[in-house]
Amino acid sequence: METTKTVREQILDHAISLMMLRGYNGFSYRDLSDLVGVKTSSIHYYFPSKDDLVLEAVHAYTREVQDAVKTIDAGLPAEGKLAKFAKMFGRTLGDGDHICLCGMLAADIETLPEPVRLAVQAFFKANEACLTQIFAEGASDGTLATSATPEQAARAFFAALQGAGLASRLFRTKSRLEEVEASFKLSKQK
Amino acid sequence: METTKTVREQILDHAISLMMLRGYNGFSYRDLSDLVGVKTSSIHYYFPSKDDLVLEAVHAYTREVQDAVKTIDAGLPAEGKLAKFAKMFGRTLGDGDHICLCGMLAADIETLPEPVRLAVQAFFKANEACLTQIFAEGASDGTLATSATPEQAARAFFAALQGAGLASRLFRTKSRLEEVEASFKLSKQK
DNA sequence: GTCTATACTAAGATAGAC
DNA sequence: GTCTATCTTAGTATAGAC
Repeated sequence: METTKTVREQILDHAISLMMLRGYNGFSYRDLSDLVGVKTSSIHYYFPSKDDLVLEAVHAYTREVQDAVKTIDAGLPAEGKLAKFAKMFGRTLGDGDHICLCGMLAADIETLPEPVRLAVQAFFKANEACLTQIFAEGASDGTLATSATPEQAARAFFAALQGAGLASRLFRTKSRLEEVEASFKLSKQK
Repeated sequence: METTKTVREQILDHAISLMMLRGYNGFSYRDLSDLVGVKTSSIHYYFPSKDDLVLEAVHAYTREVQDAVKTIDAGLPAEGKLAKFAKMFGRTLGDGDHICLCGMLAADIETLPEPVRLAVQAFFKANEACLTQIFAEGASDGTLATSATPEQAARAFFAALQGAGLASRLFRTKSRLEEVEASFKLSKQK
């Protein structure tokens, strides 16, 4: 029962993976050509320009991540939801040499056109909105820190996850995401 | 009394600035040529390869940042030191369209040679070591959160600063660094 | 929809004159 | 130390045959 992917989907998947690894300016149509097995001119057929390709990549990635976030059990305590969110964020990164696509593109943003900036902003906003709710709950049930507003805490936490992704890969370790989680909880971890 | 900079210094300064803006793969010797006013072949005279250039840039940048960090008043309470550190981190970023050189290179790390990775790791370690001491003090004087160990908190905080730098620029705002600071303090901000 | 062929531009780098 | 000139490769992109 294998659902064979179209060439278009393969291109998009590999483009996302390559950008998570090397960034927008660190991969080429030739790389995609080698991976997918079609000529670069064929890739231009699906995605006329590289800008078109990134934009679609961000949309697809955002959808994917948001679908995963939605599966977080609403019955969990805030602390548990936060842990789940952090774990899922780590899992989308694969073997350890990839970072979040939108974190990467945020680094490359000054070389990208405005529509891409807006799409990456939308990704951040969606995740921060989800986290804001978790921190608001955490303030009520007393499991999460309250020194900042839920909005501030959510943005700081998401920034910390992005930064921890960078550092994890830099040091070739996996532990940095968990440290972030521990730092935003009120009770000491065992 | 103006100390005229050598061509070599100008190249290095502009290289650092360009990388903080567009990343390693987003600038060229031609860009530097235009900015400094010498031909690209002259730049190769000082820095034979682009790898040589980045490596020296990281060293110079690390020295610069560490010198600034050392000026933090030892008499300050931990909370105050943390605020100073965050403020200084923000100030090295300039107008708002630059991010930390080593945060940027951490994003580009998979396209860079091992010596650069080690140098960027050293930058992270030095800053995290400084922050570890601040968080240890903060645990004693009761101004900073203690849900994680000082080492964990330091790494999480530094990651949050890096992530906040990315987000600040993405959204063209400046407030995100302060939110990070607020989230790591125990007492509510006024 | 995929190919060959081909622009065109840019990139990193080197040789050798001045 | 800086230049001109050149090399080589790679990059995005397009035209047109199949």
